[in-house]
Amino acid sequence: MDELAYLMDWDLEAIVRGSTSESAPSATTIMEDSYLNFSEFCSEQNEILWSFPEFSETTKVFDELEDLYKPFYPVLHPLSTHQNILTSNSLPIPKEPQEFKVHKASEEITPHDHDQFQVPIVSKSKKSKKNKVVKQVTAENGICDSWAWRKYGQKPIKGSPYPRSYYKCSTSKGCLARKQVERSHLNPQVFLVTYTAEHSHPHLAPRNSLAGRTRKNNNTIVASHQNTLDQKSTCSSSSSAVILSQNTPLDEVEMVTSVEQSKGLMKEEDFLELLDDEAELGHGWFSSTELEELIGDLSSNLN
DNA sequence: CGCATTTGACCAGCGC
DNA sequence: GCGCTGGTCAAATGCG
Repeated sequence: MDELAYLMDWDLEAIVRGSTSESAPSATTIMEDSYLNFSEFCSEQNEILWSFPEFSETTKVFDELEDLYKPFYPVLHPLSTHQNILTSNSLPIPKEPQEFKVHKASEEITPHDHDQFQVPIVSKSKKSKKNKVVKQVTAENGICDSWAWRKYGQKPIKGSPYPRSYYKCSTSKGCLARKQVERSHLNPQVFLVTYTAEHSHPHLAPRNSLAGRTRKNNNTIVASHQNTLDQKSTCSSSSSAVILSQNTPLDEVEMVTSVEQSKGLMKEEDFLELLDDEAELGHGWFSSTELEELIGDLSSNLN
């Protein structure tokens, strides 16, 4: 096992997952396409998970969303393995973000779609001819995925105080996949992510390296949305999993600890203990040098 | 210098 | 036809 998964109440997931490209694979990891994948992975690998009481904060959010979107529900949604895993931690469990797949009858269903609800849409609009997959995600939690996206536009949307951002898949030049991200004006903690068209290339699932990735790209979507969609930028309220892979840079690890500490979610002592365990067990999450440096920094902060 | 983001301009679809 | 709106393009800009 190379990865350590923390369920934390912050969106580093988005950062960690935010950039993947051929030349610049990211650190991640395992949350390739959905919570389901994440939970499956953790289940299979007997991964260590932490969850936090703050998850419960999102419950109300999704209750409201659920009410809002009830008319579009084909069936009541079952619990996923994701929730089962969280339940195992005996902590308050929110409902997971709702995902709505809107697709035409002819649309090919990908393996990742099997756990999503699909509503066939026959649109008269030419603009709506493209197949679309709409996801509801909280904050930046699901804005970033394991594809590489490049922002190419942003437009104010009528009726919404928040602009919509447009992204292209940057993994492959010929790829027509598009992604739109907008913040729900009904619930600013919720983002509507619309995927358009299919990727014309295999999905790359980088795991072990951040080498070559620029910091800008690494943070781009999160920063972009915090700056443009939420002018008061918070690292707020959504539940998320934080994945630190073998080569996760120290500054990102430090970001985790500082944020978690500031939110009272994980004390540095706890993280230090975790790293000590890592040093003993030699999971390979970090190099020995990185571990020494990180442990030293945390220790000095504690003193 | 290369790459990503920003942002104004442009284009197409739609309703009146 | 005209205006509104959403979606895309591309030059300018910024960052590492």
